[in-house]
Amino acid sequence: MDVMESAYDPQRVEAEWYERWEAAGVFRPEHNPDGEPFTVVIPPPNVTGSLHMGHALNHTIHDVLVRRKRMQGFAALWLPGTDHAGIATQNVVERELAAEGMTRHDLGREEFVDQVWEWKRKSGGRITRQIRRMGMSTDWSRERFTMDDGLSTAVRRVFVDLYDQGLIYRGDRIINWCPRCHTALSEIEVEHEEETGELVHIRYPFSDGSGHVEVATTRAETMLGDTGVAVHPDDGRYRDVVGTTVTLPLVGREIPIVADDAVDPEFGTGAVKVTPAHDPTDFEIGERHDLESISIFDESAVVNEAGGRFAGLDRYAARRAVKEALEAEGLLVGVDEHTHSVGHCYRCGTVVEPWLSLQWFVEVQPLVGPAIEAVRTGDIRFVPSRWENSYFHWMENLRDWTISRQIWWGHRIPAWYCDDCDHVTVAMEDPTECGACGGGSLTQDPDVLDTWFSSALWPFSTLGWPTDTEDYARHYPNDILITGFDIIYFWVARMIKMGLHFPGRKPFSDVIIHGLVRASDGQKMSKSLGNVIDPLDVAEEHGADPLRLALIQAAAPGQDVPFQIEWVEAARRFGNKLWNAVRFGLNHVSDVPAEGGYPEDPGPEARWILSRLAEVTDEVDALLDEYRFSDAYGRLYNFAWSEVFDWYLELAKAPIRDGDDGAHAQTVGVVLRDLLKLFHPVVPYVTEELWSHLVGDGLLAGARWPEPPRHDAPEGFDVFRDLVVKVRRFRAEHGLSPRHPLEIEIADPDGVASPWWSVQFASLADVEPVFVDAVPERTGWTRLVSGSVQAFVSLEGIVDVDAERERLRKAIADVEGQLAASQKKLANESFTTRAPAEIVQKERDKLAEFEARLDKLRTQLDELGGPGD
RNA sequence: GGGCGCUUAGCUCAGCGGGAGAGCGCUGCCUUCACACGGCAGAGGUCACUGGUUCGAUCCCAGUAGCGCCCACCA
Repeated sequence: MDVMESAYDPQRVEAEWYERWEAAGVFRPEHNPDGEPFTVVIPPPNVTGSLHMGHALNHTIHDVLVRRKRMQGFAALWLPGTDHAGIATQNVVERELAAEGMTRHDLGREEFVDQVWEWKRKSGGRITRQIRRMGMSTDWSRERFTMDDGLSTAVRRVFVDLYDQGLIYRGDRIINWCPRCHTALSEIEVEHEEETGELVHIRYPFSDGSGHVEVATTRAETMLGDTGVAVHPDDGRYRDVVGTTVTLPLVGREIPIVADDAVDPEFGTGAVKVTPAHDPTDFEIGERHDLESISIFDESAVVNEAGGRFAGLDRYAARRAVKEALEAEGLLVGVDEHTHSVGHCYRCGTVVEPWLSLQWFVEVQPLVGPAIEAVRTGDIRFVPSRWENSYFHWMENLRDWTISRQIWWGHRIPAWYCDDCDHVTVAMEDPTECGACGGGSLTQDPDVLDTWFSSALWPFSTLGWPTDTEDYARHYPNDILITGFDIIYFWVARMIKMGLHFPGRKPFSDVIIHGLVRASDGQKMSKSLGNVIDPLDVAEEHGADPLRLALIQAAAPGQDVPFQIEWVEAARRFGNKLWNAVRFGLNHVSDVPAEGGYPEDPGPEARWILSRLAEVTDEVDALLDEYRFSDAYGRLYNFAWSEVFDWYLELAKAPIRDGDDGAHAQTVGVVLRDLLKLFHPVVPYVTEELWSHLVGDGLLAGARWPEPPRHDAPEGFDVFRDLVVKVRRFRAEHGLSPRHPLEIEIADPDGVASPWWSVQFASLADVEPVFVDAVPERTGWTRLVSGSVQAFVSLEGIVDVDAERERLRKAIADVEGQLAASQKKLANESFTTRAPAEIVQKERDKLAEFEARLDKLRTQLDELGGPGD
């Protein structure tokens, strides 16, 4: 006999199965060579990263879907990989260099990039090891990295094609610049936060000395780069000064007053200083009025020579100095407190600077239409669908995408400039001569591409595109995409655009959006708050399976999950329960087959649990098909615990022990086996371990999803169960211990509570009932009623009659209340005429039942006699 | 300024047009031969508020309040 420890030990159970699964190749789609493909790609975590709770939730959802599909016979592929995470990774390596007092410039580009690769070789495996530790069924033979040769080819193909199509261009634009990372950022890489700042009012004197105009700014230092003042064209206050000039204080530049619709006459004085090089709106005003753009900052946001005597000060020092200087000249009118939103770099938190510079852009408009259409028509579906609105809104207001980054780690832009004629060559192969003049002196653009450029290609680049590989043919489009709402814009929207434009087909059909895992108090987990819980720590202490089950049960569609360790503890206790249920099973059955094996002729109890198993399997399947994971596994959890363990296993004990086995041992075996299968997608380790004991044939990870046979539930089981509960409650209410002997006679005129159950009744209620035909006429007995069945309990020597009277009065009051409600409802004519017939009938049945029950309870109270009646 | 979400048992959250649910916590009883990481029986909710639709609303609609998130060229 197979020996099992009496307690579930997650650490021990989770030690070895992963290697066995991998060695057996079950995670590869080839495991089901004839199956229909089912494909999902992991949202590639940053190669610098470490697994956090968000990954744990995201990956668990993936694994539940993928493992189930695999068990259903699909050629399931979950493709894993990592993202090179340009800025983030470069920052990590630069920090290491800084610790040695060096910068990347000390190394030079080539050596620095080599060093990042070295770092990646050394540390990049951490997160993939963590994914394995969590039991995720990813196909590691197909692991990809966004800077692999193949993916780099895809990136280059896309860049070259978009360039040739005129959808990638280079130009001077105001972009968001991080003065710490020294690179451009796209719009969505800037995080805006409301901050209390200042609104500085400044006088700009008219050049002819006839007075001044007052402007207001939150960034006084930018006045050093002002090249104009703008007012609204219809603003009567300034009608006469439009076209004249003011003299810029501290600088002395004569700058024009222009009229422009972008000015809000209601704000401040209605006159705005214009700094085209350092504000996007001002840039546009400048373009319209042909104003000069004067950049006053260097790449670190330190004032440059254009700032005259302020040169060398960083932006904040310059702000103070400029204000002081203005004050000294009597041109500072005042400073008000002012709340406005300030942009920060999403990688390092530094306040970003709008900066005029030469960058590469993707013109997104031509890509947007089909991407909107695909979701509009339902070809691509968001779950929950409310995210579609955000998607539409974002797509409809998209501006061109800044794709160049002034860092070294990433896909280098495949553009070469001719040193002789300035012609730009963009090509798949590194050119050796200029496409225009034939000159041999070419310089490659130093910039690399936005990390998200390569992520956008992930659903097809990972499968071999642009080469027409077997994997690409078989697994593109992917079926689903699972991610948090926080990267819908960064990633999902761009994959849809690129997928539709390049492979020419949608990248996936269903986009499943889940919430964020938060701290138990609902706050975001963050290092600065010190409330981060590491999933690996949880896995070490409580097990990966319990963590997975806890996350799945907590994750209602699209809702955030406040993480509570108590859920994990509860999930571990469930594992222990399952463990011991199988241990019980092993005492009585052996050779449980991997499939089938359902008893041909089950008795009523077995038929009951088998009918429930079939029903619950159907419900779980339906819920999982709708991606309602928490509902599905909540349902299954309750079924397993409160029906299989608490009732069926208890019911089966007596007949098995008495040798009057019937089909019980067999049923126990198959029901437990099917539970292992149903639970396997969420808790793969413990179910695999238990499978090895109970079934021992092959791997559960490669087994077939259950399809239990349909049975009609035997009549009267609920009546029987209710009666057992009432007997137990009777004892509890009278302060009797659970096994206190009772003398009971059961009248079952309709034969509902089959005498076959007498053994069960004895076993579960700890009494030996006598079945009687007629309702006995006795005093000193009370009755417990369930449907048409009545159990007469002798009160002799065991019960305080007053207590029993009290119990009955409570029961009567309770039923009277329900009865009254029911009567009222049925007395309402509009209810009986308008409500569906079945609802009305149900109500009538209820009423009849209440009346019968009340009648019996009253009779009983009479039988007890005594005061007050 | 626009949009979205949340408000249900002491706590954290599911549910969602026809008799209020889970986990944890709480009360009482029980070391019964799978499990004390357990069993049995309980207590505990005017389902934020106000209107409306409906035979019927925790669930649909409108509004109010509080909390949270996203978006917006908020000089």
